[in-house]
Amino acid sequence: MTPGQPKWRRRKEARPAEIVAAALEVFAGKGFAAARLDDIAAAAGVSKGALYLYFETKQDLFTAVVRTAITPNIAEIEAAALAMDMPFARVLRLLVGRGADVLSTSAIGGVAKMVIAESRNFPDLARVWHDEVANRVLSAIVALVEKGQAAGEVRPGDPRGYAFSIISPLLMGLLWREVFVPIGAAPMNIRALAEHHIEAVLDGLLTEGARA
Amino acid sequence: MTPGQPKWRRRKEARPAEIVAAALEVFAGKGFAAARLDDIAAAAGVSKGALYLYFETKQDLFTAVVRTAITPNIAEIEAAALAMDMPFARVLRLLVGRGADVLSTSAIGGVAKMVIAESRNFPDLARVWHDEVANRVLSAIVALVEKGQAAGEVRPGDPRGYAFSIISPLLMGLLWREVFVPIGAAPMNIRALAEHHIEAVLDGLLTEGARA
DNA sequence: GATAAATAACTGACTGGTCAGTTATAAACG
DNA sequence: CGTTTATAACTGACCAGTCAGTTATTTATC
Repeated sequence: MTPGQPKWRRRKEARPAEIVAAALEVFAGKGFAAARLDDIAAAAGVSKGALYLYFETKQDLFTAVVRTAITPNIAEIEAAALAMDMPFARVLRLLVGRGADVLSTSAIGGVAKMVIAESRNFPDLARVWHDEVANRVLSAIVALVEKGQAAGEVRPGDPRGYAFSIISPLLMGLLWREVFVPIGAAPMNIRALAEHHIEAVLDGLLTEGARA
Repeated sequence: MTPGQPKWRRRKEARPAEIVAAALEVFAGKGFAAARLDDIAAAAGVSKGALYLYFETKQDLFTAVVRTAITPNIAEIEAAALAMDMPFARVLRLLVGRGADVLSTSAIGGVAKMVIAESRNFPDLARVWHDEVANRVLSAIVALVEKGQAAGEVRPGDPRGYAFSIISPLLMGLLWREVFVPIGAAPMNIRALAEHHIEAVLDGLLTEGARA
């Protein structure tokens, strides 16, 4: 037809990232088992065989997707948590706002869904998620709470429990959006939810002396 | 071998419940796609063919599992929420304690995991879960919050947002247990988490006048 | 700087195993 | 002995993973 246009190009550098991006979309949409490698290949604009030039197995590809999706943003928030030299409430508002934005923007929702779903079949993946995401975020908040307690701003009590109280609504909002909004439920404004929640929970966490 | 023992018995009444129970276990453990009908049949003590005497397809069986696992307990909590004629804080403590027990005991965790995972592939199921579980529980808490606001016990603000703040840590605790404890993470005491959380959030939700 | 040879990226048809669903047959029961 | 309940062998579709062949690109040669 058009002899000037080659059927394909050699793009060794760009392929892996493109394949992972395509795989993220398909995996997040249909889940690991229901995702067809042919679909992923088509979405990435390559043949199925090309997938195997860059990834050994379907599980390998899945692992790469998760690792790619999680690493960024975490370290940033983590570092920011303790560096800030402000009152507890102010730091928390800033961090939760930033966290809500990350959750709203990134593909973390779809990836989290997959990890929850496949945790039994992919223990390694669940461990990666635990060590590199869940525990890190939780620990950062725990450290923040402990700092607040040391300063007399936060009431005494298990910091880990408080950390749970702080972040859980954000994650539930995320899951709500992933699961129910496609079904036709009212859309979820995670940012607004986060801001509303943080005010409610702050008045509980702050001691009398730290209240405005 | 033992000619006195029949190879099998006709138990038309008992089979469906047994099959659903077996399916719940296998589905919850491995997810929908990875669950083999042979495994479910073996766990139920029947042949695969027998499954098809009671359920049309694998999806049918999956639907039955979800419907069976969700119905009980919900109505009970729902009714209790508004019937109680006590201060808001007291009702909430009782309800959340009861809810934590239900979450700890029942198989809701495994089912929730499945619904999250397969929401894209089973929109009908996600809708059932939304209408009959998520929204009902949330609405019950919303009604409770509104009642508390009307009585001047709860500070003003979006009741739905507060409901999210109240229940989310319970559900996150549940997911944490489902996903990370099998991986070797520290076990999760949902009851303790719930009690700790409710105190933290109550001091935020209560107006000055309603504080102890 | 044109042409040919060599290399490596990529394709797509194929296969071997798996598994949801079917059916021929048999055992229980009244 | 007729009907219902159950089994177990069977089938056909599906799909992850393979590989022999094709094509873009690079390197060597004149």
